[in-house]
Amino acid sequence: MGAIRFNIAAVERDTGLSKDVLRMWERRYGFPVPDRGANGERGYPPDQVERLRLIKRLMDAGHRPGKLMATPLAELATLAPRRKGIPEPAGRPAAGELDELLRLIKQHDVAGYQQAMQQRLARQGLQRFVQDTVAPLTSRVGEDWERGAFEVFEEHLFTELTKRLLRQAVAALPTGPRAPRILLTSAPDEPHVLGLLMAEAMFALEGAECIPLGTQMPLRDISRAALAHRADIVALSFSTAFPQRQIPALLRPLRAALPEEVALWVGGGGIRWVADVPGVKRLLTLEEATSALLEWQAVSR
Amino acid sequence: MGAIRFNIAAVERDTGLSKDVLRMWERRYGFPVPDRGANGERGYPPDQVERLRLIKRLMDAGHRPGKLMATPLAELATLAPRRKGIPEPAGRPAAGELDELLRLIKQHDVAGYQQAMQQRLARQGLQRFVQDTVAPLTSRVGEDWERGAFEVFEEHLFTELTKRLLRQAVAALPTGPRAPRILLTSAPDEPHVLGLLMAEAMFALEGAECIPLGTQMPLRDISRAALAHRADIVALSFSTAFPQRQIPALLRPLRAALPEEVALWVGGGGIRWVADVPGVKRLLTLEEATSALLEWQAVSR
DNA sequence: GTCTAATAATTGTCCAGGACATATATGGGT
DNA sequence: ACCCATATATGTCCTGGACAATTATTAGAC
Repeated sequence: MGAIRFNIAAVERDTGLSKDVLRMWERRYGFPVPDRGANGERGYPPDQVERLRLIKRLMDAGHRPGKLMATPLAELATLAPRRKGIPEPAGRPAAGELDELLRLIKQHDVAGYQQAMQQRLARQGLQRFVQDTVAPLTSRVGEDWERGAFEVFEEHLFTELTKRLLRQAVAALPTGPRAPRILLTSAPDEPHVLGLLMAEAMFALEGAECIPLGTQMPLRDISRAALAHRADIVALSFSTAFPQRQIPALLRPLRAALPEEVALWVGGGGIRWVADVPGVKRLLTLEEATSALLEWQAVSR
Repeated sequence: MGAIRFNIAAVERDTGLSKDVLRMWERRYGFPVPDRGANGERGYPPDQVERLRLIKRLMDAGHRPGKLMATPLAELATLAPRRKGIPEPAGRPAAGELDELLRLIKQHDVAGYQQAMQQRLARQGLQRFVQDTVAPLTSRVGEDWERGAFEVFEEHLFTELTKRLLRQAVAALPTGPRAPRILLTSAPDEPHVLGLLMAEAMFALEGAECIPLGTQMPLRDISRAALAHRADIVALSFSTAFPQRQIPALLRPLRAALPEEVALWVGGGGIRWVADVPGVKRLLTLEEATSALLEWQAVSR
């Protein structure tokens, strides 16, 4: 019986649940109950890891662990998102067109997806493409992901291909010294980059000079980078997956470390229900981001 | 005295040292010694965090923690890499040209760097550009990084701008159904993407169909993706920063999970001193990657 | 002297069980 | 229906111990 077992570190990696949480759940709820290795180390069987992934997904969708642990497996699979839904933008494009794009991803049709998106980009222009195609598509992928309708690798493929399209489109815009200078990055535990790229596209379209620093920048380096690049604005993106309660605690010291004259803007799905932080501008939508930029340009003229 | 303090989770994020390690070092070596908050929680002052970052960097360069803890701060700053150096490729291009590119990054000259790289790409063609410019440049950045000659945000800027250049160049290549189908990704704890992009460029140049899945793919999803995309080859990249001892333990189950007829290729600086794993092809250089591909195409014809 | 193998030191990861802060739910009053 | 106070649920941190894995050192063989 060469039964495969995962140690607690591997489970932490695969599920995103910390070692502390895994041990605590075992203590409190009696699940998971891993085997024990020679030395009392936990060894998780694959089916428990699978179930933990499912539970994690449902928790991200708003369910509470206590209930989930007590729910039989068969029922778990049927649960729907419980979080207060994101208010749907009114003038959303026909969902049918998005479905077609999603279908291409789920069929793993790389060339077909790229071609369909290129066509939309050409037809809509970059601004409408970002607002009416990429943004709602990303939301849909996020929702489907929460419902378990996407495999990990399908979500990765979507992200990778969409990233490439956006980067390519942004690269085609005129460059050169312009105003304001906007430094774009994300917090240390935030690896998601699509929101950042959408913001970059919108800012670049309005004539800002964007300095893309990728994701996961330590806080101290964000302020150093702002100085080094003489940035006017630092823009951070938080995805819905980011632990929201940590955001204010993270923004306050950052705001304090930045020179007063450097603006700090934050956006992304993760900030929707986060309290305001003094000196930090929350941008709930891409439209808001654009108008904030126009305002900046008007004031500083 | 509103002295800033970091909790242990923040220090883990910022330094990459696990909570367990931070507590263990405190117990064993007497450093770091954080203050304690109201409830006995550790609160690390900024200078200790700074020192921990330095120590981490020196450890990645081959130093042992026991010595480092006992070394006075002034001396720490002077330590050089201790690891056995990477054997220099013989026909390396004039270092002077690379220095010029590095200088542009260190001056935070976004436009200048992009322009210089674009010129080199146009002059050398994609294949030579990757082999003679991007690859040695990445190595140089890695070395300078270990020496502490780069800020975090400078390294991020380099990575981001270089990624964009490569992606753009790859996108310009002809596409369509070709052979073999190569799935490109990296292991769960490996976020570095440049090596993967260089490999993609080389493979695409020789007529392979590349399916880029981004980085950090859970193992079970790698094999699922290989099936879904009917891949002929799965290519993984490991950077030098990846804990090398974990690599064989990671490759063996992956190899077992993949269908026999799907090849598994690994490359990147991280595999240089890793033992061979049966059924896994190690590609130590980009040239080797190209010839492996040509061989595959010859055999399968 | 140089190589190899055995031994010792070093270092990271895991464990148990307890304490506490904070987030979320629940009930009562208006 | 709304708001506040209390209770419950949940995650993070703590201490101190054990052990496995890696790396260095020593002893012996050639």
